[in-house]
Amino acid sequence: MNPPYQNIDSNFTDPNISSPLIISPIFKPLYQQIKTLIMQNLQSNRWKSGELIPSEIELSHYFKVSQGTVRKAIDELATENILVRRQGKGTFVATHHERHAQFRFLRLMPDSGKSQIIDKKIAKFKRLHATAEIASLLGLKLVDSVIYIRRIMIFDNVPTILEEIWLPGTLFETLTHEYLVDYEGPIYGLFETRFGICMIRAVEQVRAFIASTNLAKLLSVKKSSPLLCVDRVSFTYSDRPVEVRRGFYITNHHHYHNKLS
Amino acid sequence: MNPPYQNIDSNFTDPNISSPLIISPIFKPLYQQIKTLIMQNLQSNRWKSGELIPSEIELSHYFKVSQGTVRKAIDELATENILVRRQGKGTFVATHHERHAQFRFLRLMPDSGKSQIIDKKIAKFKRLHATAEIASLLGLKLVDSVIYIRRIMIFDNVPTILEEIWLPGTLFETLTHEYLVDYEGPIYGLFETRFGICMIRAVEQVRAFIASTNLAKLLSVKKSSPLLCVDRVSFTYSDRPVEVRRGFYITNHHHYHNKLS
DNA sequence: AAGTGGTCTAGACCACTTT
DNA sequence: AAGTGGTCTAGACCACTTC
Repeated sequence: MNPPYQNIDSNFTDPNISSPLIISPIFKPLYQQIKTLIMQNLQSNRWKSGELIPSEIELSHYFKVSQGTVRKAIDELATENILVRRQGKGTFVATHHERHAQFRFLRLMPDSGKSQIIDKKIAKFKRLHATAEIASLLGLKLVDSVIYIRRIMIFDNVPTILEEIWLPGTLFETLTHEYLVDYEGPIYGLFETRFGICMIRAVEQVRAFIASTNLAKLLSVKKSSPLLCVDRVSFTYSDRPVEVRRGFYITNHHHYHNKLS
Repeated sequence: MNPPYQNIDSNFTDPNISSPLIISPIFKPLYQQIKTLIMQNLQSNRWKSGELIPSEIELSHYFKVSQGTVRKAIDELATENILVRRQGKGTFVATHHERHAQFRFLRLMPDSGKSQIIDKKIAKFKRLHATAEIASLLGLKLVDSVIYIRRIMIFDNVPTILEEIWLPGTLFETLTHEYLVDYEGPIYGLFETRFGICMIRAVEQVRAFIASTNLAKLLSVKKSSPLLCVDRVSFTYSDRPVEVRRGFYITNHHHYHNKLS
């Protein structure tokens, strides 16, 4: 049986869990259909951040395809940093809890190359109505509620980044100031663990910027110092925007690092 | 025959061309050995930019492995943008001649999103001795000759980038001012076509910068305007550095764009 | 010993391009 | 029709982890 781009007839239901599932896509290679199905299971939080997903063999039985086809789907998701394969153990949903993950999206590196101690200070936490710009970026309406966070990142005891963060209020209903202050580690880890929201990609726009009086005070630099202004929009599955961020970076002893290929 | 990580016994010689070739690596998966072998053929300019490489079947005969193993090697090189597969035609060495390629390494985008007319003006072309810093970055000695280029990039008739470029003199022996002025299209295309040098990756460091009097004049902005200072080192095969570049970007109507994942 | 992902093979057929 | 890459299968064995 080797049909031209048939559709998976999957009413794939994991026998251990009973929850609704999955529509078959149309006329794409099988491995891409399987990729989509796996993504849908991630999106619906059926498989959560850090969890083990079914083995290749199991999935190939569920989907009624060969192991090689499942493998190709997982291979691509692994190179996209959405899944992580571990030989002998299984395939896991990627997480961002580890120290290492601190720098997945943060591109500011010390010129010295040395690692550094990172502190965070929450300067503000508010719920307010979305401005037109934020609403548009987050795909919200003007009346919708937004969480606004302002924080300062301190590298080796030197304030280095001032960051403003906007989040959709409904997605982070239970998020509070205390919650943020108490949490150790990367904030994206918090989003995953407590709110089941996983950022899978982001886009950034970087511009040169002259520090205003107010900004200079907050970052303890002279007025009119040069700063990087870094605007970021982060997306979860299905390209849904779930965070807007603006950072002001001091680049006297750091640089924004980027690999091109 | 399905041995544990044997070595390819390849004395692979393309019957059509007679040139020396190829050392066998040790105890790595076959497909990685093949990846290395292919890279060596690119590095030695046996297969040149834009050219068709042998088909998967041919390569699998040369290397005495299955087509699937060659396929896996090529798959990875294709996702690294080093090779390009074209169904029905074959596999080609990636090029950077097309318009599109103008933006492979240039991350400055107009805020408007519209495409724009790009002009270039060569402001300086000199041969000189490497400074300590440039020599170190390019892996040269202090006595070695370096080409220094200064040019201005003009987007829609507005000067927007001032760029300084340093190249190893010996690699670009025949490069002249006229050569550069006359050449249309991306400079990396010129390097590939005329000098057989292909940049496969680069790293950039971005910092905020205040325009000096001199720089402001060259870019037609006010003194003390904020600029991005973008330092780039580009590498060819085997991680050999072959270009150092410093760009000053005006970000009043443009931004440095970056995708994170 | 059993289960997982990792590598490799051999063969089939599909989709696309060129002759 | 012939040649290329693209998809899919089935099966073997290796390397690693856990029991």
